[in-house]
Amino acid sequence: MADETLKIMKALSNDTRLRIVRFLLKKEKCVCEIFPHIKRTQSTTSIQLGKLEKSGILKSRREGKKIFYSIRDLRVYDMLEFLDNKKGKILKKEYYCTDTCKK
Amino acid sequence: MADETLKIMKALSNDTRLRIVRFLLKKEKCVCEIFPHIKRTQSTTSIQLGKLEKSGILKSRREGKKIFYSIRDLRVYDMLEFLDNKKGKILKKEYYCTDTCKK
DNA sequence: TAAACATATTGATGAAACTCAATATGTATG
DNA sequence: CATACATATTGAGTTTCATCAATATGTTTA
Repeated sequence: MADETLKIMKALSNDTRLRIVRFLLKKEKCVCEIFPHIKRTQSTTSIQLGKLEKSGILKSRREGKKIFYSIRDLRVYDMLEFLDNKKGKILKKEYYCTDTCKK
Repeated sequence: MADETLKIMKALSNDTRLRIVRFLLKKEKCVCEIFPHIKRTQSTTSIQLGKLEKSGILKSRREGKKIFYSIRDLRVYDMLEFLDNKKGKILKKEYYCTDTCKK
């Protein structure tokens, strides 16, 4: 799928995934914190986290047994700030996720 | 669905619908212009236009036999400008679609 | 008012997506 | 190195969605 915007829209077009991303806006979280908060099973949560990571919206890192997820694409941060809170601004493009910040 | 942001994401999470919205960004268009452009049948196009209107993103007006669709929710305009073109800014909220501009 | 035109709706079909329980994988610890 | 813990994967069941052809609705015009 070449359409970057479409990819983002699809990634956020599901309640479970949108709630995950919102939960991560302020700070990274491990899976064991996320799935009780969004009220889904561990397996469901893991699957949706995988999709969000694959789409480029989230990234993850391991720390001991735990895996922490956080926002990679900061455009999403501003988009949600804007749509959810009716405020927020779009920053200039240099600020955002580029090829160099992948993975 | 109470979640306004989720509603917008869902509305734009489909290639056909996203292409329709992009085609309408500059100027309203009638159905007979839209469906050849996005390369879908008339019926498919009509269905997706209906969903976009129901979600609050588009509005329509009749002129003779033709029905013209255009962008109602201007947040979508800026969102796409931003995501598609890596530029654009978020304007202040008074600018956007409010309860009073519905229908 | 009948025919032509523009759009909407319906019904059928196939594809894609969500969710969960169960199981597998990988990491730390006693 | 065996057990516990954290996360990922698999398989089944269900639902949702997109699309198209055919048909219906509504509007203009001859």
